[in-house]
Formats: sequence, C-alpha cells, structure tokens
Amino acid sequence: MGAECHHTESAQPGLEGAALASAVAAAQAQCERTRERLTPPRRRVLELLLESDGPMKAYDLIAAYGADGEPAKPPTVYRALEFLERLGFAHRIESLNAYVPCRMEGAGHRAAFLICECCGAAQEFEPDFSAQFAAAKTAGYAVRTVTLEARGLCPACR
Amino acid sequence: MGAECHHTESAQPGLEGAALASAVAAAQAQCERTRERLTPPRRRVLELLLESDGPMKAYDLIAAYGADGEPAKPPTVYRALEFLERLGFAHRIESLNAYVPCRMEGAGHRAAFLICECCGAAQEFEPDFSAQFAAAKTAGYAVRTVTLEARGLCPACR
DNA sequence: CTCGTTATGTTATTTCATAACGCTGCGGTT
DNA sequence: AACCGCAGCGTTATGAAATAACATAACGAG
Ligand SMILES: [Zn+2]
Ligand SMILES: [Zn+2]
Ligand SMILES: [Zn+2]
Ligand SMILES: [Zn+2]
Repeated sequence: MGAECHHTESAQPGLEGAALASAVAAAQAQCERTRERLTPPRRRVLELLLESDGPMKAYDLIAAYGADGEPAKPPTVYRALEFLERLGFAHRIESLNAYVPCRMEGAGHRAAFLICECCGAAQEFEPDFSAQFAAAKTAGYAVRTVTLEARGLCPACR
Repeated sequence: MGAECHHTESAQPGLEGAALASAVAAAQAQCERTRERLTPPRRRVLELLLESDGPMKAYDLIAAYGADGEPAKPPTVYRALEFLERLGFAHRIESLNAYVPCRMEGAGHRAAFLICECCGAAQEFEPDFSAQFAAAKTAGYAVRTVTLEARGLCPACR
C-alpha cells in the first residue's frame, strides 16, 4: 500500500504489542461467548490484518502467514477470511480485492468504507442506508446486506 | 445466471431487434457528440451486454464475442469494457465480477444495484448518497465515486 | 468410546485480469 | 502530399485471485 503516493498512511496504523494482544483477546472472548472457535489459522490471519497499516490482499496474507517466512496454502487463508468476515472481525473490500480488520466497536454492524485512491488507506465508517433501503423497498427487494465503497482522496492526500 | 433458482429472470429482459439497434444507435450518437469512437469491438461488447438477461462475466463476453463462435482475446473485451464504463454505457458489479449495460436514462449519473442472490438479477437504481457524502465530509474525504451494491431477494424470489 | 460435525492439510485447477510489444489507421501540421 | 503523434487493436504470454476436491485430524455431545 501507499505505492501511488509519498504520503504516510497513518490514519490506520497497525496494532502491535499490547494493543494487538488486547484486540486478539477481545476477539477470543467474543468467540467464546458465541461458541465459535478462534483456531490457530484464524487467529494468525486476524493478527496479520490487525498489524497491517492498510488493506491486505489475500496473497499478502498467504505470503506473510508463516513466522519463518513460509507461506500458507491459499485455502488456509481464504477459509480464515471467510470465518473472520462471518463473525464481523474482518471485512472484504470488493473494489480492492483486499481485506481489513473491523475497526468499529460492537459486532453486527453494517460496514462502509472511504478509500483513498492516492495512499490506499481505507477508513471504515458507520453507514446510514435509510435512503437505499427506501429505494429497495420501492423496488420490492428484500435487502440482506449492503456493500458501500466510496473512493476519493483522504485528508492527507487532498 | 439463474443457476441458483428456477425463477425466470424477467426483470431485465435482454434487448433484441429494433430495441437493440436503437440502444446501440443512441450510444453511437452520444459518442459522436463527445468525439469518442464506438469502434467495432466496443460496439460488439455493448451489444452482448444489451442482449443479455443479466450480468455477464468478462469470460462470458469473451466466449460470445465472435459471430461464428470464435472467442475474443481477453484484452479485446477488457479494453472495450473499460471504454464502456468510462462513458457510462456499462457498469461493473464488483461483488459479482460481472458487467451490465447501463439502464438509466441520461449519462453522468451515479450507479447502484439491487442484486438478487437467488436468480442473479441485478437492477440498477438511482442512488441517494447524501448521507454518505455527509459522513465523508466529516472524515475529511473528497469523494470521487461511490459503489453501492445491495444484496438480497428480488420480488419474484422472495 | 463412538459417532457426527467442524476444521485443517494438500494438490491441482479454474477464474479473472493485465503486461508488453508491434502494427494500423486516423487527424492535424507543414 | 508527406510527415508525425497517438489512440486503438491484435497477439502472446503471464500474473493475480479464488476455489474444487478429497484426505486427515480435532472436537464435543451422547
Ligand atoms: Zn467493521
Ligand atoms: Zn490518502
Ligand atoms: Zn447506469
Ligand atoms: Zn431473484
């Protein structure tokens, strides 16, 4: 990330040390509450996402997976990502083919992103879809999920 | 498309005959107004999109390209899609890796889609992004484009 | 302990998209 | 007309993203 400009991507610095451990522990706790299992591959992929400064591609995760530089096999990472998305610990950004850890407090929320086309930063925000839901209702659709990705320039890159 | 259910995908029937010719002619006219060129490959891909009942994958277009069953080469189709998107004649649906012709009157609009997870239909609608623009402004982002894809069930599949 | 279920390991393949290079045809300039 | 610059195209090859399929292992209820 950040290949397109010289701006530092500091809006979402990766976690490390105690903050990282704390975030992983919170996910662990949430899993125990819902009888889900934060297994080693799932935990590892979550760590990698949390440590990153920005969205990570699946093959970035695959390459970074092993502590000793050994890559993972693709299904390992894709399965972990599927789990993390299902539980709301991570989100896929469709327009980037990339993944980010969830930065919003509280699970069960709907995600939306502001994506900087210059530095690659992706900021999650709490969306208000009421206008879109109204449009869907008019069309007779029963909406289950909504993906919203706004692309432009972040404050640092404007 | 429509592989997941038995419902007919009639919400967006493909164009044929005079209606197809008319839509292509309208695109042609619009190109001439803006000094753009609707070259044979671009015209052919636009036709294929307009004829289709639903979103088409890039390799569906590649396979269907030649009148005699000869496929196109991938860059031919991807270049045409890039052009059609740029002029607003087609849209990419990120969550499907697929493409649809623009169904909205008048160019320069912002696109959004209601996507049926059962029959695969994708209905374009005119979105109201005012709430999201407000959120972006608060965050200091300058938004250039917005992608919105709502997934659920269409009236026929509910 | 036994069995059904969930998760992982592994190999291979499929699907999606772009890089790179040279050729062609059009429009503007002299 | 001859030249040039460039958008568009054809072609070959490769890169990137995601999944199919099947075997094995770990778990947890009864
Ligand atoms: Zn989130
Ligand atoms: Zn930026
Ligand atoms: Zn449109
Ligand atoms: Zn449907």
